[in-house]
Amino acid sequence: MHFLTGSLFDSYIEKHPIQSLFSFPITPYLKVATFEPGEFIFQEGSFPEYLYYLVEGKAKLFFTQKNGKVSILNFLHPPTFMGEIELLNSERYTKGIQAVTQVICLAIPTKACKEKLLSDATFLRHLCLFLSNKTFIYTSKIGQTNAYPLINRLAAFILVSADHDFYKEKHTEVCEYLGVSYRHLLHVLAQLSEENIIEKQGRGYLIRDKDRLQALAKEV
Amino acid sequence: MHFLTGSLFDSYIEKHPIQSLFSFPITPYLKVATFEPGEFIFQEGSFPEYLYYLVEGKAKLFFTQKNGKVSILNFLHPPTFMGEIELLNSERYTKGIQAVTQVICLAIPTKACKEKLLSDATFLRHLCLFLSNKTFIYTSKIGQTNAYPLINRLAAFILVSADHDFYKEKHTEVCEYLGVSYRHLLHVLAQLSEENIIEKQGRGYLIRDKDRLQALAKEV
DNA sequence: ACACTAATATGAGATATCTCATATTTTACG
DNA sequence: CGTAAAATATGAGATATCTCATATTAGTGT
Repeated sequence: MHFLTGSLFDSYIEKHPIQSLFSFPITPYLKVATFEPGEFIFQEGSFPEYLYYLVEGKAKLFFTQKNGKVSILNFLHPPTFMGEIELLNSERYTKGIQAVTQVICLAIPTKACKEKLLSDATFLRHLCLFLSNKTFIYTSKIGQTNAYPLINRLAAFILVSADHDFYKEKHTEVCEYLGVSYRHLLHVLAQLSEENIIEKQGRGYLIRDKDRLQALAKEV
Repeated sequence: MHFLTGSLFDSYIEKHPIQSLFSFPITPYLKVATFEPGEFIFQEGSFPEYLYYLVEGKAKLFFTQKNGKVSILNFLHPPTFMGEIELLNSERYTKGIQAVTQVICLAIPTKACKEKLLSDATFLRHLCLFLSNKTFIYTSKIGQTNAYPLINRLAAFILVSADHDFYKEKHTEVCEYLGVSYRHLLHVLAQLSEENIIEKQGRGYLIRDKDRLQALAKEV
C-alpha cells in the first residue's frame, strides 16, 4: 500500500469528491491510497486502521472457511466502502479484501474520525443505504445458489462480466465466487462450448449465441 | 394484524423500552401490533406502512424465486427491525415476512416518522449495526452453503434450534431455509438416525449423541 | 364428524457436483 | 534464462442432491 502525495493526491481528491457523504469537512482527514494487483487491502482477521472508499480498480472480498475452502463473496467496484463493518463493530472477524487490478481508495483514518462519523447522520444514512444494498445482493445470491444449477448462474455471470462479448475471468476466482469446484466450472464451460453458446478463443471465451445465453441466465 | 390498545398497549410499551434507540421521543408514535401464526407481516412486493421492531415471537423472512422455489433467508427473533430497507429506499418490499408463532411488534408509522428517523444519528447508528450484523449472518450463510454438505449444516441447525435436546422444526420450513429439497432433508435425517445420533420420537427427534452431532457441526 | 389441505414419509432413478490424480501451459521472479 | 508457482485442462469414479411418483398422517374449518 502506498499513499499518494502532491499533485497526484490533489487530482484524485478532485476527481472523486465525497464531501457530500458527510456533514463535516472530510478533506482534512483524507488520504489517497493505492494497492497493486494481488495486494491485500485487508488481511483476514486484521484490525483495519482506515475506512476506505474505493474509487478506481477492482477488488475481491473473500474469506477462508474452517475446512480451507475460500469463498469470494463479492467483486468490489467503485464506489464502495471497505472496512465499514469494522468501524461499526470493532470486534467482528474481518473478511479479507484483495486488489484484483490496481486499486485507488480514499482513506479515512478510523482512530481520528470514528466519533465524528458515528454521530454524523448524513454519513450514517449513506452507510445504511450502502449496507442495505449489500444485504440485498447477498440475499439474492443465497437464493440463486439454492435455486439454480451452475449453468444458469454461470450464464448470468458471463453476461455481466464479459467485455464486448468476450469473457476472460480467471477460473480460479470464478469458482470461488460461484461456490463450485474448479472441476465443475470447467465441465459447465465445456458444456456451453459444446452447444456453441460460447467459443474458446485463447485466454477467454467469445459469446457466440447471446440469446441462448440470456435465456439460460434469465431465470436467475 | 391487530393493534393493541389500553392496558395491553401500555404493558408492552413498558416491557420493551426502545427509547434509547432514538434521540427524539418515539413513544407518541408507537403502536403495538400483533400477528397470528401464519399471518403475513409483509407480503412480497407490498409497500410497508410501518417500521416494525419485533419484541416477541418468531417470524420467517423469505422470498419466492422466478422458478417458484421459496427460500427462507432467516428466522427472525427479537429484537429485530423489520421493514428497515424499505424505509431507506422507499421501494416496495421485495421479501416476505410471515409470523411463525404469535408475534408482537412495536410499530412506527413510516409516513409520520421517516424524516425524523433518517436524520437521527442515534437511530441510524443502531440501524447500521443491525444491518452489519445481518450482512455478517448472510455472508456466513453463503460460505457455509458453498463449503459444506447438508449433513454438517443440518447438524449445526439441529443444535441451535433444539429445545432441551429435542428437535421439532417443520421439515417444510427447514429445507427452504437450508436450501435443499424436502426429499434430501429427510434422507439426511434418516442417515443421522441410522447412526444413532438422533432418534425419532413422535413429532420430532431426540438428540442421542450430542458429541457426534457437535463434531459434525463443528466444522461449519 | 367430514372433507380438504398441509405435512410427513419413502422409493427409484436422474443429474449436479465433488474429489483426486495427473499433465500442460502460463506467469512470476531471481 | 531457468525454475518454481499458479493457472489451465481433462479423465474417472464417487457422492450429494434433485425430481417425480405415491402413501400416509395430522391439522383445519364448517
